[in-house]
Amino acid sequence: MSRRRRNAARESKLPPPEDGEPRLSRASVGRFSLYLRHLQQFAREGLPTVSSGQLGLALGKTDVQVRKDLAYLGHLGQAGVGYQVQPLISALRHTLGIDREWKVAVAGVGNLARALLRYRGFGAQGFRIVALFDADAAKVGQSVDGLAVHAPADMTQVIADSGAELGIITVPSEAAQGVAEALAAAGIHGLMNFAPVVLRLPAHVSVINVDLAIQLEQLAFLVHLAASER
Amino acid sequence: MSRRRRNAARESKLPPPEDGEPRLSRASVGRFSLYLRHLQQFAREGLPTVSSGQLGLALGKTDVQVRKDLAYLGHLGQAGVGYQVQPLISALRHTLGIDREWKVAVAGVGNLARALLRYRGFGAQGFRIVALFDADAAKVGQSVDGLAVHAPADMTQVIADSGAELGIITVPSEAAQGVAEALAAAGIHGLMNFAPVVLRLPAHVSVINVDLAIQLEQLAFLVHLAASER
DNA sequence: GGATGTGAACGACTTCACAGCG
DNA sequence: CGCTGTGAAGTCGTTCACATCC
Repeated sequence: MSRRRRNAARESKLPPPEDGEPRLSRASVGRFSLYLRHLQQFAREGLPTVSSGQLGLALGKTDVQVRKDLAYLGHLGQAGVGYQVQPLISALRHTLGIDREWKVAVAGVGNLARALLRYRGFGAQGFRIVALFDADAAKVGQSVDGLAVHAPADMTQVIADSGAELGIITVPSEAAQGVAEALAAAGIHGLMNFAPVVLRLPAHVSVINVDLAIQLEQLAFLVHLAASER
Repeated sequence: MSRRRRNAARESKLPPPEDGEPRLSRASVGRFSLYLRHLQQFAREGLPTVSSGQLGLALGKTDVQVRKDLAYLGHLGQAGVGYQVQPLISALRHTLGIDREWKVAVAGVGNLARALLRYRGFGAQGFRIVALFDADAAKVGQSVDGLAVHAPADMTQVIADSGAELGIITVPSEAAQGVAEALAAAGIHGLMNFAPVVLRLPAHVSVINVDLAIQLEQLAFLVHLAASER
């Protein structure tokens, strides 16, 4: 391999080094969603404020880590009191970019797609599935949970009309790369990929891979490890 | 919060520091499954050996990182040649603890469970779903993909008979903690949890959380970030 | 007292640079 | 040469210790 050639994955750079301050880390962002989840729970319970210790306890993180993470959002905490729940929720949603609705297209209408359609968690966070695609002619034209299934050939048109910006790929592995390219070409900016393949796409398309077999393997490893230590 | 009290999550410790050598890192383990996936692909294509550069390229990692990770498995590489695919696959499967069959029970028979049942990726890696549970009396007794749906009350018996060691939770959030405890009490050692809650379980039960809304939020963040940089 | 915010120490992970082998 | 393996350096992330504020 030629020296000094960077063949590593383009990883979407985090924020511009910016002027000089707290520096948003990728690890923190990964926890923001989790904080948000629990804060929403606290809000439902009517708590007006929460301390870094309480939040950390609910999540299995230390109080210091919670404070370090939250520090990025600005000085939202009050010494001796804690953080006000509602402003913190707003700040997190703003930083994550989910203080608005995101429209989502789903390619591949199988059981997984059906499960996603009925999953309340998406809607609760502002995600709305607005378009379905499937290559199976028998499925095209059908309606699933009130949404019409479209043919891949109509993708560009349907995506444009629906305003979808994100895509979820639940097609078989073999078809995933092609479908991903089609979605990208149709103007989708981010893809959640359930197919166990590494997608190759232009740099302006973000991808999150959700490989369930890999997750299960990691679980097996943990159990295997625990067993071998006993 | 009292000083010096460790309220952080119990994270399953990695290997004992061991005698003196390569030290398996959590990050490496997270990539092992990915390596395995691609090696299996290379094997299907009939490649006898593969270099760290090739593997890295296929995965978006650097060649050095691949070598560092693989070094833990022992001296499997041949200088000037690369790694033999089959021995490497065996070593990875052995280290991950998946060089055998793992039996899995699924609690909550909805669309997601159905999708998992039909997902070929599990079987391909040696996972076999052997038991289904659902609290809905209307579903109990039914058969899904040839598997009977059992009542939660029969959990201990059915788990014991089936030999399941891992569990997948696809029940609604409210029910997740209770179901998790029941599965743990029935002898399950590891749980893959799809419900968006943090499960509290005895330390000997490993948990992997798969929160799809969080994943989608992370995707939205990436897209949001990319857009704000343009 | 009870909390936040943060430099500094520490540790984990990645990348560099290069020795060594086939 | 091409490619592996690995100390050393560098970067990123977490934890500690403590100043500070209500």
